[in-house]
Amino acid sequence: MCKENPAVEENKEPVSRNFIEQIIDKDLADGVYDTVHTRFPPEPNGYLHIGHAKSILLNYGLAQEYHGKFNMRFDDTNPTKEKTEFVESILEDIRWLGADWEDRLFFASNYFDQMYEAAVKLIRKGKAYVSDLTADQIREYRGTLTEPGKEDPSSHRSVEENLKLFEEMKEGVYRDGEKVLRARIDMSSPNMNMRDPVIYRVAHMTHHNTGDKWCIYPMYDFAHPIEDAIEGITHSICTLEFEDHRPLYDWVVRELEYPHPPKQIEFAKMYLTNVVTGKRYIKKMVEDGIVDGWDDPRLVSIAALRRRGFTPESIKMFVDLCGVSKSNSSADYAMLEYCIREDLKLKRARVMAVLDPIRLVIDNYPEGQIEYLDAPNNLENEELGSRKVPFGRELYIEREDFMEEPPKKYFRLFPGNEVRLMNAYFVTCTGFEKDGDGNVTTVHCTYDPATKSGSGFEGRKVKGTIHWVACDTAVKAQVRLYENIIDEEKGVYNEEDGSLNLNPNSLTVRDAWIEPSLKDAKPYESFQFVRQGYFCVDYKDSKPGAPVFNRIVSLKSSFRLPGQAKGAERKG
RNA sequence: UGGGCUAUCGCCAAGCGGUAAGGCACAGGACUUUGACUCCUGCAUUCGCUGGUUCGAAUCCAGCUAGCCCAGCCA
Repeated sequence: MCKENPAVEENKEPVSRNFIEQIIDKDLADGVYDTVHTRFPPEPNGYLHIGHAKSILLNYGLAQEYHGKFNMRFDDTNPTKEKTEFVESILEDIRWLGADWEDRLFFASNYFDQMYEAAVKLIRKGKAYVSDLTADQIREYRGTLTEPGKEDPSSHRSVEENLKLFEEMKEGVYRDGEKVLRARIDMSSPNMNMRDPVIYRVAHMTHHNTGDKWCIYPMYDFAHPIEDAIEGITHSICTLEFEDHRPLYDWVVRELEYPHPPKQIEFAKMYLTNVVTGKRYIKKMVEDGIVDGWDDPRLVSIAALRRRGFTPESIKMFVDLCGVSKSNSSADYAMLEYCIREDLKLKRARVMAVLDPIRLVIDNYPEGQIEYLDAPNNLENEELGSRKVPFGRELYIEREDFMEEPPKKYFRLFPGNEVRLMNAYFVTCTGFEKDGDGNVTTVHCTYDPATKSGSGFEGRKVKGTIHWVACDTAVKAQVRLYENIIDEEKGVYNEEDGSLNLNPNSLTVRDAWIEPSLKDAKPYESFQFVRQGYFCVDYKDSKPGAPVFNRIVSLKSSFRLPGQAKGAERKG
């Protein structure tokens, strides 16, 4: 079909190819395979996270790139861990990510008959035997990393006896753990996986898919190559920790004599800095009430990223940016932030919201007057159109946009200084009021009608532009500002008790004033709050007419008050 | 002291014997109705270390060192 290197075929710039593409290119060129068929094979025992996204998008991306196929498959060979609820959530996440398995949704458990037959075939070939050893004994007989294992006393049973015993295992004659089927390979192999691995165990348990039909279940190392072979997978991509399993994978495929054996390729898992992906840590945080469930926006499960407002496109951009290799590495969270900013930049309306308000009174603006000003939704993308924003005598502005005694290079409001109110007029600060504690409550100014936005005024320039919301029409909304949940200053782990060093400020809740145009924003809708960041309407806590916003990511900022540490006012 | 794998800029990552791509981050500057964006500029005489082969080595060889994985009837 497609033996040419796609990069050459499509006459693109010679982009560097990752090591998996290089292997595939060679396989195609050598005629080892004439098509590419990949798969994503999760066990339905939990929620997917950003790390899985890399595997999904890698496998799906390869299938697309080589005009091949991508299968979705649940590797459900262990009923003690699997649940149907996870099947649905996993499918939802993969759909959202955009990986399309078309009509190829499979379950390993649907191949149990074939796996049973495969085991029988091994027994007939003298390559598998039923063992009477207990789990503890098997461990003892296996030897250690430095000492070879010992022969299993059951290993020389006749084929007939093994067949009978295995049949009895299937019929439910034995209790859990009483007997197992082992592959006969090499008890003295330096590779532990080859020391007569268990390939079938007894488990009297209801399976989420096959119910009570079976009481014996195949082990991963035996089942996986069979699943791949049955589906015609060419390149079976998995993570690094399975490298030592490859000889066993190849052994199974060889002994079972599949005509077009699949090839296992291992790549390094992706880690992200300052996040938590470990199931037991997340479980504990949920139990301790530190996070609001598995989709808390500070987490990086696919559901959490979706809730926070990340887009599938941004995730795809991120995994592409990270690349594929065999070296264990940890991507900088800043890369993910870059990707979501980049994706949303031209796609979302840029609106005004004041998160930490003080009042601005324009003393020379008529009392009671409301003016509807034109505001373009995105100056860099005219297709997003414009909206009307109400303006009046009293506005809310950010507390940090006014200083009584400004440092050098402070371009915002201070007595005597003129700034632009975005989409409105130039105003000059004339004074301010403080409360009993010395906090500024109100800033006074005058405006110049000639400077109206859109009027073409070019009489003079100002260095600062600030955003605002008119008091009379402003809508109050809860806004949540997130920072990394891990305290990077302290390192990820707490040396003393092995717990995580959590950032106590990972969530800040604010009552903000938003433009009236935002009042009816729908769940998952997202916006740029000018000068603040990108925000997404929370699907869980918003009510019709009362949106709650989650900050997806802040905008970058090079602004710093003297003495202020870099990044002190952004993060996340 | 068994086996497998990995080591190239703060973080990812190309490179495959012909003299260190790119991205993120960062720093400076220009522009600016977001201190954003955009645009310029800078950012590894050096590729874990030590030897060797070669006219020439990040790339080949040898020996070290460091990190990760493996002793589930988990995947």
